Amino acid sequence: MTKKRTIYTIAKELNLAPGTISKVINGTGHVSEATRERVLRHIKTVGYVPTTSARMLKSKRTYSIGVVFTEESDVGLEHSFFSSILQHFKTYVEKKGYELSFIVKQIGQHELSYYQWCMNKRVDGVYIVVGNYDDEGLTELINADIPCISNDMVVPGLHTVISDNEQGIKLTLAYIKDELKKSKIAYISGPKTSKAFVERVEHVNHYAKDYGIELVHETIFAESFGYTSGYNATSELLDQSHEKPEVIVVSSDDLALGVMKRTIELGYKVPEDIQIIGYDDIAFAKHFTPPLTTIAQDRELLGETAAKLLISLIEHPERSFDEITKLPVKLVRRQSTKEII
Amino acid sequence: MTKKRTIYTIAKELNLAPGTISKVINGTGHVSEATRERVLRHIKTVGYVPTTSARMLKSKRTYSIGVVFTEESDVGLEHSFFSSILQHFKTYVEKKGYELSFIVKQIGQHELSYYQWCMNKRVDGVYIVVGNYDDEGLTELINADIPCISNDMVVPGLHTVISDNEQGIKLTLAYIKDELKKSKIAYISGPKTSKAFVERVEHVNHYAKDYGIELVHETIFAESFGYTSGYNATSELLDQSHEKPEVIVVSSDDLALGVMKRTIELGYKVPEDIQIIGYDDIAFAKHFTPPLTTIAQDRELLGETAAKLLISLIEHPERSFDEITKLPVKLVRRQSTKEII
DNA sequence: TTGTATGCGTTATCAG
DNA sequence: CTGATAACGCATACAA
Repeated sequence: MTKKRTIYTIAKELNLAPGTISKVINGTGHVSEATRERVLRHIKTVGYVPTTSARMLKSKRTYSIGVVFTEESDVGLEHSFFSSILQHFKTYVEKKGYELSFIVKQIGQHELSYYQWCMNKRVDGVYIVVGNYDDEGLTELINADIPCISNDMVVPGLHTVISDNEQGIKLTLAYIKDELKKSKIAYISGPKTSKAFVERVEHVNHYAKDYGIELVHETIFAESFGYTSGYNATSELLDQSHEKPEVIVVSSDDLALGVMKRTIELGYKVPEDIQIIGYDDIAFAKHFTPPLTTIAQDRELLGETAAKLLISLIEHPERSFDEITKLPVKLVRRQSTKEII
Repeated sequence: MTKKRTIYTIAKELNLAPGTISKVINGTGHVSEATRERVLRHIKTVGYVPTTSARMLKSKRTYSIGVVFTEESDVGLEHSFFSSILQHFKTYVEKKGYELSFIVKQIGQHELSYYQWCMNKRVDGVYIVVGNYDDEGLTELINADIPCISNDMVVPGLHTVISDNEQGIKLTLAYIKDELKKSKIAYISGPKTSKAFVERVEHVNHYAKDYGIELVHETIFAESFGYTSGYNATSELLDQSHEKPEVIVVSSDDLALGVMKRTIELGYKVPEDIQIIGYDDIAFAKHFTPPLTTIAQDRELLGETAAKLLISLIEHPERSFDEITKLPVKLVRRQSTKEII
């Protein structure tokens, strides 16, 4: 183990003053190009890195970003959609020299709020991957004076990067009308706790008739996010003596998987009897039997755009940015639907 | 925003010395029960939390754990198996007051090794979720004098918590022989870069004949971890003019999904013509068509056990612990196999 | 352009 | 048992 280096030892080794070392490292003050190079080279060869804690104590940049990833209702790191976005976010910010820490509600034995944690850790910014609207601690954090970005929640004052749900629904409806040549559909949504789900339902209700599409059953809200919820919702939808939909549109692929399973189980052929369209394009969607037609959200773009924007927010606090960034989605045609040519 | 509190302001508010406050917070030194309670109560009511950076500068505990999650070969946060373990690990350590940070190779503009990063951040311990054996930086870290645990890599000097692969393979073989009443199998493995895969192959080769089981084809090593790799491996396996296996045993569910797809595509019925057994019991395994029989690894137990052990390592450096902790696995019977009663 | 002194919030070592 | 006081490693205003 090499001995511990500080700006003092470095200074001594180079016959300079500690302050000078600090200046060249931070690019502040005036240092001659000669000594500047000398210091830089020496630092590189001995592998010196300024101690984070001391630096934090004195200044405010920490090059670290706090991550809020609320775990509940089947949603956690296991949830492939959000994990994936987080992954891309992580990759990008790390390339830019930032570091990720999960925000927790205690440090050692001390309990604290999100906000306290952030102040305490002096994070440069906050990334809300999944958040809960009822979480007061989150609200406090969002309203605080700290750069903050989300890929999920939409609240005033918070910068959010999301997919364009309106476009997604329009694509779906146009596809059903123009390519599938169908008009009788049913919509199965995820729970209302997610703003994205609610938005999609609203767009469906708003635009359906424009596309000459009829909802043969009122929208069913699944009780949760996963397979089982979709499965149960489908039992409800298809057990009715009501008219059978030609196409079932589902607000997430996770749900759609359960929907498809139940539909087939009840004796319908997909896509011959009933066609199914999902949302998200999770990794498994293409491996369903049959492979799922769905609206693809660009997870890489979502994560990366959020990362870029947060870094801009941090590094250029004087600029102003749009609060909502909407990213385009794409229709992915697979075998759970059948186009009529 | 409430004004900034330090032990100094706290001391003033209570008419005490800063040092005294520190003592009661850390439980060091001698403080009368009276003032002790007074300080504690005051701290709680005003919501004071010691500043991490100052504390780090002075002492060594940080209540933070560095996470190594090497991203490559299809494996990243999107990989549900490891994400899931990480999730459970995270939940446990957070309950214990620890915090997770991803270890990165730079801070701001400074590049550093894993080891340097850890020294710099003064993490109490390191958790290697997924690591690469060829990574020299990792080796340096493992050999350094810092508590370190892994759920994946097995190297001398590193504490590892893994599933019992030997038991998993024995369960599989016994199941094939005693319940499926079959004897001709083929084994499809993940790439050799993962020790777990290699171990499983070795156990199969070692124990097959003890169970009267014959490998009708030499083990195929898929080129990677995902669906497509399994798919391709199966093309290779079944396109041969060799004898057809009665059961295909696959070393991961991710692969098994591709295996199943390709098997069915080639005109075989599962499980009537060919039966398939996976490994891991990922969340989607039960939703395959047909649902996949597999060896379930207890991801929660894996993560939690690793967490417990790491905390023990941190808090009781004087004790010694077994380097390898093997956790039991379970056979989950589903419809990709068919027992003969 | 370079060096010096001081403070950031804690902990720890002493005296009192 | 309690109160000063010196580090911890760095940044910065200020002096040289």
